[in-house]
This record gives sequence, structure tokens and C-alpha cells, in this order.
Amino acid sequence: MTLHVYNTLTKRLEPFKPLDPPWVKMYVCGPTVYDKAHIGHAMSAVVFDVVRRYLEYRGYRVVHVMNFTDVDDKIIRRANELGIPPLDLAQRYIQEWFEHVHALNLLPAHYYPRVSLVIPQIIHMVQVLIKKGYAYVVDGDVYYRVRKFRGYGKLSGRNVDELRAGARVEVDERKEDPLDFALWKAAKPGEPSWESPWGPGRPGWHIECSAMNYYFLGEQIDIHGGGTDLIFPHHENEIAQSEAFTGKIPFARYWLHNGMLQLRGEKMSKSLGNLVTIDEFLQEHEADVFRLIVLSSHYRKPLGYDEGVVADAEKALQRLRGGLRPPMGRAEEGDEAAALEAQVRDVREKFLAAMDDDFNTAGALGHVFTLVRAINTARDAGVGGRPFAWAQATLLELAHTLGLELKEEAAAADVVPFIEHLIEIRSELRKQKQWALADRIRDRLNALGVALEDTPQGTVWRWKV
RNA sequence: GGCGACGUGGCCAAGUGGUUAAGGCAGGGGUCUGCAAAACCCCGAUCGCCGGUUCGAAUCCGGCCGUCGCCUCCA
Repeated sequence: MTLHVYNTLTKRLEPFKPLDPPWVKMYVCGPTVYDKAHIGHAMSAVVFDVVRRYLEYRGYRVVHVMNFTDVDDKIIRRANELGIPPLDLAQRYIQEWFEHVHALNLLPAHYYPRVSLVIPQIIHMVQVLIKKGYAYVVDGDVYYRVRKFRGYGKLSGRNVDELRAGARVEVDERKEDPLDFALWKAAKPGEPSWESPWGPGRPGWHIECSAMNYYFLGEQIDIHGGGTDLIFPHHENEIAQSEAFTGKIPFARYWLHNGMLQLRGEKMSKSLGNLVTIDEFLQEHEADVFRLIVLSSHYRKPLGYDEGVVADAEKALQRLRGGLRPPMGRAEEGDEAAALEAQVRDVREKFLAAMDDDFNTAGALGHVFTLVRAINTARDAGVGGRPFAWAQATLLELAHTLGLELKEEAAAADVVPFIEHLIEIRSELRKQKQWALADRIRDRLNALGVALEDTPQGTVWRWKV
């Protein structure tokens, strides 16, 4: 079985063959850092984190680059409102992003380029594009000559004539063609700017990704990722720039796009004002809960978000963790142990098949739950020892491949002795069959968020979600 | 208006030509338990609608209805 991925460029499932195995060059579009990141950004980050984890699990060595757009209209506007330098504002949110990387258990990218730090490379790329006839200068602006690039529209499935007909953008008369887009914008008063051969100015939005790709990963890359909302025009323009610049086709072999996170049936976005920030989510829930939400549907489909899916994920997480509870017996042989081992093998095989099929995490997760049930059944049957440990190790291994930690929330250490003391007293009461009192302690603790369970091995407790 | 995606049990969600349509959540009934909890077992869908292709379709084709995305900054 080989890994197949859906390629937006060809609109089909293709066997995954990197240019230079085992290396995989992966570039993922990161956020424009002008405000707090929301869970839509987090979804994209988690999706490509899982892609990376699975590739690495399959033996590939991934070089992972994610950019920060720190020079942009919205950043400048926001910074002016706040009366601080634009790059300071950007830096604040970049810092927050790194905190999110940690909190969401994302594998850090190997490089985090930002526009403001690759200006010379961008200028060089624009110069080459001008020299090759793919760009032209107008009053200190530089535009990309879209019609010059054969194949424009191949990613988004549009053709230049349709685009022109549907163009609703205000036409800038200075451009040769309404479709042409800015590679370099002449400085306006009050804006950050850099010196260039065309006068002071700043880069257009699309050129940064082409430049970063080229300077950090080379002429061609294996995987380019981002949200579906970036397909047009951003990624289309990126292809035009990079392929015109290097002359190498294709710029990216596999284009992967994640669907949009939706709140109340609409895309979560700043402009619609229907967003939940990553901080807000993490204040209420664990990172695994969010990841479970993302994993539970296919990454290319829109992901509906509401209190219901969050509550489901909370419970589902508890179930997964339940599979990690210790064995009650120690039988290593017999039908039950053999059945468990067979299940482990079966689940692993199906898990891989699902993930190999364009990262079908929802299907893969279903198999993980099947493993959980197999483990629970075996535990009830008294299986322990090596077969049981192996099953649980497999459960953790597969969960970790998806980026799920499955760690129990650490209890505040200072309350533990009190809880354990109460449990001791209650156990004494139970021995004396003082049920009413014993139940009162249990109910009281339950109300405080501590769940008690009486097992043959004694009473165990855990925090309720 | 153009391009594209999706519509599976109460909710979420896999499955894209052929065994009994995964799995999670919720619900009902059991086992276990002093009672619970957890766990385990059992119960529930013919796959938006209509038509077509086929020995056979949720799965392919066409039409319709509905939802969403892109076409403008956006993960």
C-alpha cells in the first residue's frame, strides 16, 4: 500500500512520490499577523501537522516551512490605529503563534520566514521577473504580466478570459491588463518601506511565498499547503511567479488544501466577525479536544464547529484515554489474549490503509476506537502482561501519529492528599457498610469535579471533564 | 452571473460498484456493582429528490432541490 494524496492541481488522487526521497519539502501558508489567531488558523495548522507526522511515521524526512506575513495593509492599518510600529504589532502576534504551537502540540516548522526579513530576496526575484518579461514597472509599482504566463489558472480551474469577464475589481488604468497583480507597491506616506530599484516601497502579498519557497527550499518543492480560500488568487499567482522565475515546472508537485472551519454555517473569519480565538478555545478545553474535532472529519471538507462537536470530542477523548487504564488481570495466553493480539494487528493495518488514503483521519480514528474496545474487552476478561501492554503501546503509537497526547490532566498537587484521604475514609465506611455516608462523600466529590469508581482493586478517582 | 465542493441513523462522521453501510456522541434494554461509575453485550439508517447505466449503486451518468466555498484581504 502506498500513500495517495489528493492534488488540487490535478484534481485527483495521486501516489505520493517526492522529488528526492526520503526528503519531503513542505511549505504551508501561515497567517497574516495583524490580530489574534482563531481556531480556523489552528485547524489548518493541525491538518498539516498531521500530514507531517504521518509522513515522518512513514519514514520520510520532512523539511517544513511556514511563513508569517508581517508586512500587509491590515497590519499597517491596525498598527496606525494603535499608534505602534507595524512590525511591533506583527511581532506580538508572531510570539503568540509560537505559544499556540506549543499549546496545540504542533511540531515546530524548521523555518519560519517573514516578509520583513526576506526583502532583498524578494527584490531580486522581482528583478528577474522584469528581466524575463513577466513583469513591468509603472510609477514605482511593479506588476506581474498575467497573460504572459501560459498556464495561468491551472490550479484554480479558471481561464484568463473568464476572469476578465467577471472582474469586479476597480480597474487600475495604469495596469496593462486588469488581471495583472502587484509584485511591488510604491510607498505611500506613513507606510513602512524599503529601498528598491523602483524606489521605496514594499512587496505585494503573493511574491513573498515564491521568494521564501525558493530561498528556503529551492526551485521545486513536494507539498504546498494552505486553506482552500488561498487557491485563488494567492496560490495561482505563486505558481505564475515561481515557474516564470525558475523555468521549472511544476513549482510544487502536490497542492493540498484544507476546508474551511465554519461557525453557524459560515466560514469563520474576521470580516464576518464569527470567530473563536485559539486562546478562547484553550481556556475552556484541552488541545487534544480541538485536535479530535479536526481529525474527526476529512481535512478537505468544511468543518462545522459548535458546542455540540466540542462536547462530543470531550467525551470521545475520555473514551480514548479509557483504553490506557491498567489491566485487571495478568493472563498472557488463551483465547482472549490471542483475540486482542489479532485485533491489534488488524487495527494497525486498517489505520495505515486509511491514512494512506489521502490522510483519512476520520476513518483512521474509527479504527483506533475499535482498538480501545478490544483493549477494554480484554481487560474485562483478565488479560494482562505483554499482550495487553503491546495493545496499549499500539494505541499510544497511533494516537501520537495523529498528534493526540492522551495525557490525563495533572491534578493540582496540593489537593491530591485531601482527595485521597477522603477516599480512605470512605473505603473504611464501605467496609462497615455505611452506605449512606460513603455515598455522600462520593456525591460531594463528584459535585466538585472528582469522579470515584469502585473497582475490585480498590477505589480510583479522576477529574471529570 | 462564472467555477467548485458537499447533502449517509437524533447529532457528528467514515465508506465511492457487490459480505450484516465503520466509528464517536446522545437514547433504550441488559451484564457487572451494596448502589453508582467505568467497562462489556444487545437495539436503531437503504444513504436529499427524480430518472438513467448495470446482473447489481449510497458508490457511475443526467436533472432538480438544499447547504457551503472561491471569484476581493483571508488558514
